Order: sequence, then C-alpha cells, then structure tokens
Amino acid sequence: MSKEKRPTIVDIANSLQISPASVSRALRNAGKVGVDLRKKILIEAKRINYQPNFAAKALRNQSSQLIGLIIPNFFSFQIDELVRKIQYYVQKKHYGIILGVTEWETENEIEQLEFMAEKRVEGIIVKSKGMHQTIDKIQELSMDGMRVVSLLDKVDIPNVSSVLVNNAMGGYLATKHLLEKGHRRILYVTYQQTQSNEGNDSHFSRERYFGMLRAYAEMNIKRPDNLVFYDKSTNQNHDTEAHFKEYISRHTDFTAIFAYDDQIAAGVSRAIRSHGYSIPEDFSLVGFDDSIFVNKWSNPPITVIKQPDDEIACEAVRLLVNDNNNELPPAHSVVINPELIKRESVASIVVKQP
Amino acid sequence: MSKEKRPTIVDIANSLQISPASVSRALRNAGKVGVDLRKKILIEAKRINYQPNFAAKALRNQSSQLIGLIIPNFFSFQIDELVRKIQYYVQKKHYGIILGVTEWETENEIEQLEFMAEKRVEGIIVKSKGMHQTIDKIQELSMDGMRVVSLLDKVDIPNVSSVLVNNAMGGYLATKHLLEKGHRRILYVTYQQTQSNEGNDSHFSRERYFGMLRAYAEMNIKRPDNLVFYDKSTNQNHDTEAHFKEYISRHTDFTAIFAYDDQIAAGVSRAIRSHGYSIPEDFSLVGFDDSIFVNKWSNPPITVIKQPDDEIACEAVRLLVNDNNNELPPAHSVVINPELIKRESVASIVVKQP
DNA sequence: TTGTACGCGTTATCAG
DNA sequence: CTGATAACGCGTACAA
Repeated sequence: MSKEKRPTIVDIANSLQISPASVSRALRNAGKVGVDLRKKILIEAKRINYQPNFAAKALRNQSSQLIGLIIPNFFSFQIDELVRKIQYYVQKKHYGIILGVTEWETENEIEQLEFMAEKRVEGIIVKSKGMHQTIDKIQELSMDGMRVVSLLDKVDIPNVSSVLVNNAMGGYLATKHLLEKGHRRILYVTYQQTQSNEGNDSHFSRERYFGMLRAYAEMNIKRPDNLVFYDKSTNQNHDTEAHFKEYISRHTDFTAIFAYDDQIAAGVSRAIRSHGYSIPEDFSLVGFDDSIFVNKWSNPPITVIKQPDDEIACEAVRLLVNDNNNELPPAHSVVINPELIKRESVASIVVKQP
Repeated sequence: MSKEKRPTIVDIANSLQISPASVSRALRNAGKVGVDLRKKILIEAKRINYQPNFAAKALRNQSSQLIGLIIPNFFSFQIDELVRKIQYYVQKKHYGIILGVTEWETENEIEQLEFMAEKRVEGIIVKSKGMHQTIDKIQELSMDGMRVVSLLDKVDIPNVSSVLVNNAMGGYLATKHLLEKGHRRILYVTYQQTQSNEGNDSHFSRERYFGMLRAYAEMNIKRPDNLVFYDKSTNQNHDTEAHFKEYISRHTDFTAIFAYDDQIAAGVSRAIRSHGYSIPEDFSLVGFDDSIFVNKWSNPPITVIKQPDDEIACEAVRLLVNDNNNELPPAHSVVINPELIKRESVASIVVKQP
C-alpha cells in the first residue's frame, strides 16, 4: 500500500488532457496560465492530493531548500530558544533545517559540517567551540561556495557571516545595574583561560570584563583590585560549585557577583547557598545568557543579561535564505545588543563601604 | 565564486575517458568494476573533490534519506538526550533528520506533519500531545504510506509504531524503593485530569499509579487513602509550586512524594523548601524522566525513574531506517523498561508510623 | 496562452 | 567487466 506512486504533475496533466508545463506554471503562479485552466488544475491537484516532489525540484532548481544547523547541545545558554526560533523563521520561507549536535567536540563539528555539505544544504548555521580545525573546515566549505553563518562567534573568514552579541555592552549593563544599586565590590567569575582553551570564551570573557571596567569608569568609581575569580571548569567538565565553595570559604570581600554565564551563575548560586548565605540578602548575582537553567528553574529568579534570541535567529536566517527572488545580502557580521532582565537576585545596599 | 558547477560523475567519466555508469558503480561499490579502474576513479574523485548530488540520488532512488523529527520543545523530560541520540543513530545510517518544534500546540503538530510529508521524508518520529486532531493527521499520512513512529505515546493506528516506556513499572520501582526505605505514606502528585486534557498524560498517570498500588500490594502493605494530589498545571502553564505550597500548608501527613514527572518534582521541591522543610530530611522525593532540570541542576540531586533514552532512540530509528537492504520491520510497538536512578532525595525512615 | 522538448545528476537495465 | 540508454519529476527556453 505504500508502493503506489505518488501523483505527479504529469498525472494531473493527463487527467485534464493538457500539458505538464501548464500544470507546473499553474501550481507555482509562474508564467501565464488562463484563469479557468488554472482553476481546473488546482482542483484536480487537490483531488488527487498532489504533493510536489521535493527531490525533483531540488535537482532541477539546484537548491535543496534545506539549511544545516549545527549546535553543541540543547542546554548551553539560550540555545533551545534559538533553535526554536531559527526553525520558525526557516520554515516560514518553506525551508527545512537539518540538525547536527556536536557536544562541543571539534571532531564532531567537522563531521557535521561535512555531512551538511554532502546533503547539499544551501547554508549552514553553526555554533562551534571555535577551535582552528573547525574554522579551517568552515573556510574550506566557504571557498567551495557554501554560505556559513557563525552563531555568537566571531569568525574572521571572508564570506563567512557572524551574528554576534555585544559582549562589552553586556558586561557594562550588568555592572552599571549593580553599581546603581550601591554595590562597589563586584566579583567577576569567569572561566580560567588556558592554552588549551583557545576558543571564543576567552575573547568574550575579556570583552565582558572591559564592559565592566567601562561602567566603573563612567561612574567615576575606582574598581577594587583582585575581584576576579577564575573558575577552572570547562564546557565538558563543569565544577563551578566545588571551585567556588573553596573560594568563598576564604574570601567574602564582595557584595555582588557578575557571572560570565549562567552555568557559572548556577554553580555560584549553589555554592553560596551551601555555605548558609542567601541571594540576594548576602550577595547579589547577575548571570549572562538567560538559559533555561535560569529562566525556568533558578530560585530566586536570577537577574541576567539576555542575548535577544529572536533577533539573533532572524538575522542568522536572513543571512542564509533570501526572501523572494531578492539577492542574498553579502556576507557580513551583525552585532546585536543584549539587554538586562531584572529579576530577584540583586538587592540594593545603602552603605557597606568600609 | 559560488556559481561554478559542482563536479559530477560525468566530469569524472570525461576526464578518465570512461562511462558515467562505471564511475557510479565504483563510487558505490556496486556492481562489477575492475580493480585498477576503480582505483583510478576514486583518485580522480578525490582530486576534483567530488560530492554526490543528494537531490539527484533522491530523485533517482525515490528516497530522500531524510527523516522528520517532531518534538514539543527541548526541555520536557529527557528530550534533549533523545534528540541527540536519535540524530546519532540516524546519521550513522547516512540519513539526516529534519526538525520541527511544536510547543505542545496541536495546530503546530499538524503543520509540522504536513511539512515533513511535503519534504518527502522517509519516516517521521513524533512526540505529540496526543490530541485526536493530530492522531487523525498521523493516520492520514500513514494511509498514504508514510512510516510514523510515535515517541512515548501509545497510538492505536495500524501501521504506526510506538516506542513506549513501561509506566506501571516506573511507578512500581519508585514506590518499591520508597517502601523499602521505610516510607508508608507516599503522596502521589500528578496532573489533574480534565476533559480538555485528553492527552497521554492521563493514561500514563494512571499507569504509574497502578504500578504504585502493585508495589504496596506485593509487600502486603495497605496503602493509606487520600494520598494523591492533583496539580492543576498544564504543559502550557506550569504552576506546581504555587499549587503545592497551598496544599502543603494544610497537609503534611506523608513522608515521601512520588512525582508524576520532573516538572512536578521541581515545583514540589521548591514549594517544600519555601516552607522551610528540606529534602530528604523532612520529605523524600522521587521524580520521573530524568530531564535536564533534574540531572544538571537540582539540589539535592533527585532520585528518579529514568526512561532509557539510548534504547528508545535506537528503537525509534530502527523502526524507520533499514540497516542495509534488509526489509524494514513491520510496524509494531516496543515497550522499554525504565530504571531507578538513586540519588540523594530519598532518606530512610525507621519508625514514623503513628 | 499553451505545448514541446530537453536537462538537472544519478542509477538500473540491458547489451556487448 | 564496461558502456549506452532510459527514466526519476520538474521547470523553462522556445516554438506554436
């Protein structure tokens, strides 16, 4: 029962005693077709439940109507929202997304890129760890004519686009908010930067820190020294809680914490609580990303810097899929400004300066 | 630069002065090709960086090498792991998955099903809310010859497969564990069942409860009455915490809680803590699903019934994609046994029976 | 406005 | 073992 051929435009043409060409034209509103003829065609198409053959279209048009989406997993930053929105925008243009998951493994990233190329997707949206092997592969594909958009990673390859968030502004907004609430001693908790960790987190971490410094400078406040804690966690091995427990048992000379990302914020939050302190009474906390960890579970709800996922998704798709017959925009980078989402993890302090 | 035609088997054939047919055979290890000729072909293919044209293959073979995956979101139960594993198994067979996200909206479910059909995927794996409109659409596709696997939902349509978890066994394992730890008054917290909520959760909830009763019966313990709390939350509107706060302010005549799923467990956990109680000292808690909420964030780590995602993914894919030239297995249902993951949310109690 | 004929890249079939 | 040919379903010059 599954073997009977699906109906084609030829079938429609035959039952109506007309040519397949007219059917093709009618079905796509292309070329000239008589009004009544088109009507008959549409009716017949519906009657026999005609479905265009995707492969034939793709072959004929040299276009797969597919774009690849390569992501590390589903819980880092707000990636679930991004995927959902990307899927939405892509499908709105009658494209499909084919998915690859890499677990932050460079090897998998390369494998996925190759897989997408084989499947002849028309473009690839990729969030990678940013190691040079992956970048090389992206460059290779790009030179073969593949359009690539790097998600939230700056990639310096001609013809490769990026959709970025203004990290410095994120750091700035978080810090300014804390300063305005009266905090002066704000601890920055971020990943330790090692040779092996040459990925984008290092750059981003520095950028966010620059933003922090700018906020202090702008308010003419001198930022105290030694208020950075480098967490030795990695993407693969997350142990912020333990590291920070150790730290807080010896240092409590801060009133607020700005966490590099939500995973760190989560670990910090747990460490703080396990020491009998609470948020925001004892320490205020600002996270970064607004991942589901934070926005669906954290207690109390954590104030965060949010990367606007709708805009990111929309831009990424716009860079890959053209709207009508318009030309695609040339490859370029888009920088999107993050915003501060105030929740309940930041308290005002009146005077706490010694 | 992106416009130069990709090389084809004809290009290879021409530069080698042979026929395209031989190239095709050589590239696929199909049919008979001389050893040295094959070698030359492979070398030339590599040289010009030949990539098979997916659309042409699909058209010729009447097979898109694509399967559709329709899911509600990325954080319900262990869906992120499921997607990752499904993607893994699918790609191992050189298939791709194309993704649809529904947000538990019946309307979106139907739209996605139609989209997948248009894209001519060879099979669809779908996790739906289970409303009849969706079921009808699945049936329609199925009658058109589409293979469909329902993920974690029983669907009574001939030719549609299901991969299910033994819910009764889940309830049984959770309860048995609690009983063995000395608990007798175990509160079951589950969703309220309304007319509008005719989806699968109702069935599953009952099945898990039957498993619970069986555990009591098997140990010859009479289960106390009135130990079920119906949470009025829905998939769209999750408010377990508030509901349960209200409940616990008036009832504390239980020592342990078995939550229908992790979202409920999460809400219950927060409600308990906000009342000044702690887990497991005051109440023990067992969740269901092992979603990322629980396994990556909860504090303390919550003991759960886990649906073995690797096995589920593997079965789902096996039902859709044949290994070599083997025939696909006929549509049928697979029931997989869940397991108990012991963590830190269950304490022993010695004597607490009044 | 409509029809004819060809090609997109691949593979199955059949002939040599 | 290898080559020629047709066909998969659709879109589009070109002709009518």
